[in-house]
Amino acid sequence: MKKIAYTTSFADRVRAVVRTIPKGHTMSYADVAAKAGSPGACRAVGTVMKHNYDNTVPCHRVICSNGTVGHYNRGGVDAKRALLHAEGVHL
DNA sequence: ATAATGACGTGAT
DNA sequence: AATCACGCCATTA
Repeated sequence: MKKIAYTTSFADRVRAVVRTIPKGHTMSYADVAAKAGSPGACRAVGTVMKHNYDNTVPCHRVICSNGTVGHYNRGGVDAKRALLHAEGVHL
């Protein structure tokens, strides 16, 4: 794996933040990035999430700031929208 | 170490 | 409202 610069890699804290998102709630990539400690790293969050296959991380709750669902690695955008809709997040 | 890519964002046209 | 272009950080090759 990779050597950690701090105690946790960027991906790790991003996952932690996403894990904090309650059900029926969503956060934009920029918001997660800012909460992770790197505002503006919205792209990096996507890069991290793309390589993140942790089930404990509700990556489907992370959407674009403009309200777009964005992408999904586990079933496509279709599954992501369905999941959010099931949680009460109406687009 | 450098270059290219990407689950984005905002501004401008 | 829609589309184009630029910037941004982190990861991968």
